[in-house]
Formats: sequence, C-alpha cells, structure tokens
Amino acid sequence: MFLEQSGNGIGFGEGFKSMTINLKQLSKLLKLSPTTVSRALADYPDVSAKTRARVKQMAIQQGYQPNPVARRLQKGKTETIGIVITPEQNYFSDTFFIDLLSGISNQITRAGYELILGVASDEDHEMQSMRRMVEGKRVDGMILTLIREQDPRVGYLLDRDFHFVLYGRTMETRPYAFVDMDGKQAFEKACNYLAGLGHRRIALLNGEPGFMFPVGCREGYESGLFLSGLELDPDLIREWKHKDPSQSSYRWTLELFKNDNPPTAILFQTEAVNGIFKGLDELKLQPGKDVALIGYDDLEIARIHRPSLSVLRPQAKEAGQRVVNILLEVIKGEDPGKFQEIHQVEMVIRETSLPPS
Amino acid sequence: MFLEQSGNGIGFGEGFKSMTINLKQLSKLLKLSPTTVSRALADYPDVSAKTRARVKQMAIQQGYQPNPVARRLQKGKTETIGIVITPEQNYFSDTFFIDLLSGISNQITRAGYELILGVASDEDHEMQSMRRMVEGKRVDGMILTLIREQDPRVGYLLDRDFHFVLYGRTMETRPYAFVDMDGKQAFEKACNYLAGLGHRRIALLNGEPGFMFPVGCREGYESGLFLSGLELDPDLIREWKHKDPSQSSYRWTLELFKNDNPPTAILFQTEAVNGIFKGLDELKLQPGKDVALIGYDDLEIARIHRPSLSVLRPQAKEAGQRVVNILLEVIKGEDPGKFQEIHQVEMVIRETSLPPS
DNA sequence: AACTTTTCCCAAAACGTTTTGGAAAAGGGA
DNA sequence: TCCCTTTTCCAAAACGTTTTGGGAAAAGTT
Repeated sequence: MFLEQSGNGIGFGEGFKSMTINLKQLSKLLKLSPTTVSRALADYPDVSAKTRARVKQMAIQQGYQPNPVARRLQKGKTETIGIVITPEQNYFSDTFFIDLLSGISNQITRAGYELILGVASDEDHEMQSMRRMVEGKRVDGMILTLIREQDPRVGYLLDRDFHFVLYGRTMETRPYAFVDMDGKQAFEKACNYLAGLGHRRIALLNGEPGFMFPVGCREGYESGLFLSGLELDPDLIREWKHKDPSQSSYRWTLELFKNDNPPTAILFQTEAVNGIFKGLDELKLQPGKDVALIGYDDLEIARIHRPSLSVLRPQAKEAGQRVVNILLEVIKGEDPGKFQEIHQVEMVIRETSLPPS
Repeated sequence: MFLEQSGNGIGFGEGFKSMTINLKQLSKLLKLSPTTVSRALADYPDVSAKTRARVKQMAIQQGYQPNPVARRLQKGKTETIGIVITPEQNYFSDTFFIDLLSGISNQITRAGYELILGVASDEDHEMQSMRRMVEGKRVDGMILTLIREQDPRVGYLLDRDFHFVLYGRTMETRPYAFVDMDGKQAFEKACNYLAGLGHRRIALLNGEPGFMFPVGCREGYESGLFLSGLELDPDLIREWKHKDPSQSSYRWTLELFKNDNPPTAILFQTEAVNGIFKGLDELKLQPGKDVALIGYDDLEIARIHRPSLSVLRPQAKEAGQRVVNILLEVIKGEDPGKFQEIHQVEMVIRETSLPPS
C-alpha cells in the first residue's frame, strides 16, 4: 500500500554526492506533512516541542537546507543586496574599501542574505549595472559608495522608492539613510593638533571636487584653522586627481614648496601619500622632521613606512556592518530618514606629526 | 463577462513606481496564454512570426522582465556564480585583481548570470563561505583564485562533483578546468633579457611558498639562468611575506646587497616594489641605473614611478572573461579536463631594465 | 455529559516562471 | 469532400518553499 506517486521518494540508489534532500522528502522520512516540518524548523508555536525536536534533529542529520530560490519565490524577497564598484576611481589601492566590503559581506551573510557585485568601468556602466539589479528584481536593496556631490543614483532610487543606504552623503533634500564618517571633525581635529604643536602654515592636499568626501575635509580644515586663529591661505590648498593620485600629488607637493612662505605641515588623504613622499624626497625635506604629515585613512603604507605616518582612522569594518544593518531595517519597512549616522574618526599619532623645527 | 477571478488583473490605480509587470498580466493584455507569451519571448518556433512580434513589442513597451527567482526555480539553476576573496592576502593592493574581477563580472552579466561575493578573513572562513554557497545551493559554479599548492577547496569541489574553474593551478591529479598565466615563461623571458644585456648576477625576490604562483616564477628564473649559461646562486633568491610585502621585501633587499658579489638586477612581483625601492634608496643605489628591475604585474606604481618600472604584464581582464566562459561551458556539461589554458605574459620594457653599469 | 478552549497537525493555495503533452485551426493533396 | 500534415496555440504540471484557513484530538469547564 505504499505507492510512490511522484518522483519524490527517497532514492536509495542515488550517489553520495547529490545528498541534497528536499522538504517533501524530509517530511516523508518523518511521516509528517511538509507544512509541519517547515513550521517546526521556523519555530512556529503551533508545533509541539517533541516533534519540533524530532524534526530539527532529522533535518541536521540529513543535512537539509531549504532551497533558497524556492523560499525567495514564496516570500517575494530576493534576500539579496547589491553593490556596484568602479575600479577606475582606484578603489582598491585602498585597504579601507576592502575593510568596508568585509564588514558588509560578513553582516549580509549573518542575516542569511547574499551580496551580489557589479564591477562597472565608468559612471554609465555603474548606473546600468544598478538598473539591472533594481529593475530586474534581482535585489531587495542597494548599497552605494563613493558618493558624488550630484549623484544620479540617489535620485533614481528615491524616485522608484527602492531601498538603499549610502556610505557617504550627497546633495539631496529628500530624506535617505546613510552612514558617513565625520571627515569634517577629523580634519578639524588634525588641524588643531598641528596648530597646537606650533605649526602656522598648514597645507591641505585634498581630493578633487565632484565627490563628496573632500567637501567635509575642507570644511574641517577651514574650521580648524579658524579655531586656532590661523589665516586661510588659498595658496596652501591643492587638489589631487582621482585618476592619478600619486602623480598629481607629487606635482602639487613640489608646487607647494615654491611658495615664499612654504607650509610646515600637510593634511591629505593617505591615498596620495606616495606622491608626497616622492616630492619631499626630491626637495630634500624629511617627512615628519621638516614637514609634519597627517593622512586620512590608515592604509598599510602608513604603518610600515619609516617614519610611520600619523593618520586619521575611520573604522571601515564597523561602518560596513552598520550600513547593512540599517539597510535590513529599511527593507523591513523602517523609515530611512531615521538612519543618518555620522561616525567619529580617531586620530593615530605616529612619527610624522612633530612640532615645526 | 470579463471577470477578474484572481488578483492578477491589471490595476489601473497602481502607482507609477511599482510598474513591475507579470507574465500573467502581460498575457492578459495580449489576450494570449502565459505559455505562448513565454515561448514567444524565448523564440520557440511554434509561435507565429506575427504574434511573436506583437508579444515582444508589448513586452518592451510594458517593461516586462521575467522574474529571475521564478525562472531559476523552474529551471533548477541559480544562474549564479560564486567567488570568495580574502583581504588578508592583500588582494587589493593589486590592480591586477580588480581587473580580473572586472573581466569576470562583465562576462557573467553578459550571460545573464549573477556574481555573488564572499569576503573571508582567513582560510577557514574562506572554506566556510564556499560551503555555504555550494551546500546551500546558492550557486551553479565557483571561481577560485589565489590558489595554494595544497588547496583543500579543489579537493572539496571535486569530491562533490561541483562545477568550478581555477584562476591558477594546484597539485591535484584529477582533471579540472583552469586558466593560468605562464609565469614560468615570463620569468624565463625576463631572465634571458637581462642576461642578454650583460647582467651576470640576477636576483629573485619571490613570493613565499605555499601559494602556487611563486613556483612557476622560480622555475622560469632557473631555466632562464640555465639557458643563458649562468650559475644558480641560492644566495640571490629570497622570499617576501604575503602578510607584509613591503616590509619584508625591504629587509631582503638590504640583505641581498650585503653579498660580496651583489646582484646587478632583481626579478620580483611588483607587489613588493615599494620595499625594494626603499631598500635601494637607503643603499644609495639608483633603480634602473645601478640595479636593473623587472616586476611581475603592471600595477599603477610601475607606470608612474620615475624611473618607470619594466614589467611582465599578464592580461587580467581577458583571463577573467575566459574563466567565466569556461565555467559556463562546464556548467552546461562539458568536460572540465578539456579546459586547461595557460596564457602568455607580455614583457613591457620601460626604464629600469638597462645594461649593468 | 455537553460544551468551550487549547494543542497539534495538515491540505491546498500561492509565488512566477518554463516545460510537457496535447488540441484546434489551417493548409495541402487526393 | 475527406484525410493527413503543418502550424499555432494553450491547459496543466512542475520547480520547493511558506502561508492560509481550517480540522481533529486532547484538555478544561460548567
């Protein structure tokens, strides 16, 4: 009387490797309905403690894992988060970004979600890749990084009411969720610190405009000068190019010291440090000794260089985790406007931040 | 007589933003069955040219895209490829890897597939992340990079008969698919080139053992020396640490020149160039002039440094595309053993490969 | 003993596709 | 006209879950 009506019986002849058991098969083994098994595993209260235990035990014994695709279809969610990166902006010279990504990935995995990655060669492909994810219903939410002052991605997502979180901020009046580093406060702090050491000519070698992060750096620099009673000298502010950080910062370093009254300290993004070192070397100026240096981002080079580089250190991994947690809340239906976090940046004093000689 | 029996009628009152149309809805609009619409879009021959055209037009007009989750469930494929990276091995200081990833991502997208990314902090998490993808039925195939000599991932995947392709090679007798760079031939070429310039003392600053890529480099170095009639001097071979490329290569550079008969040229992975430059600088030796240098991988620093660095240049993007194409073939059922590709590496002569002074 | 509540389980529907196995309509040859 | 192809379409099943809406048995309550 035990007929196998469909092909879902437990095949004893199957090879070891396709040990991929089904909900239906599992329930048959347990002599329970799929419903009950499913609900037992999901800890619903309407299944007795005894059967729940029995189900769970059998599930791990058989190595049962619910098929994520089937579950997604039923739940109407992809359980997937998307991110698009662009190598052009030499993202990856930066250990910072990989830390951020690491935090993001870990947290996503912990939630049982998936992270899908797009790599775009430029701004157009970046948008295109994102649209594929959004309009193709491939993700439940997006994470955006390296935000521009005018960022079409944000408007696009807001217009379609799609879930997203920024790492960074942009010019946009509608409320949206973001996690950002307090670049302003960081540069203000660094500037004050240098002024406190006696520096009077502090230069800023900033990222080029267009992106959002140099804005805060500049604000912090200016307010730091102001709070320390120093004049702002436009001649001491330069911007390196994203396409070519080392080369451009090298040139601007030479430029800065053509000044009649050259700087005794430089603030900059650590990304540009190679060019600065090279420039100072050529000028026979010793980093730390002749010119104080504080970089933004604690890259590997900052730690291993001799003299080691004093830096402002944003907590990338933590930020990545927060971004994901917030995005999951937003997906759950929380109001994005509630999540606008600005994280403090710590200062790490090493060997390149001495008083002027 | 036009009853809406289920909730699948076209709601005219729906907001603009949820313009996500269904197969059922689309078919209702066209007064056709879902079957026909589906088959029309998939170019089956059993639907007339006229209706096919009509269907396709309506589909793009309505912005219809088949729900990937539903399609995956039915097709029994995830249409997804997995990759796990580990930042510890400072993957990303390397523009090479992001180029590889870029090639991978583009090709995957072109095939309508998805790339899911895991970021693991160490070898254990790497394996764990992969198992989640494989055993959780989250991917159809895996891409493996940064292969070790003894790599448990390969055995694991072969044991379960799971589809995968390596970027690199490993010690494993069973057949598997891979794309690798001909590091041996590259280093042989470089070695010959330097010997041809008159160099007699050529050092090798290699990656540390454990990983597979230094093996080929060393083989090429040795055979290059042999072909040029030069003696192998074990004193001229050193290995930098993956944990800390700059620092360790810096130390070994100093060490190399303590030799009574120091080298006049160094071969190395470009990843280690910062340490070498620093070491040479300290020894008052000019790169290119006093010591010839050829690096493996054309990183940004190689191009922008003055003097610019001669390098061996593997084609990362192309390799990434090949890896994906092969993986798709393997998923389709092709024999993995058929796909074992070794790509040539070109040499780019810049300013650091002059004859000995 | 006759209700009412609680506990425990399940059949059927649903998610949105693609595939299977026809069936009706149209065309062709006698 | 009749039979046989060919063309064109479709209803139903299937993919593997979760959710809905009960229903039967057990336990309390009067």
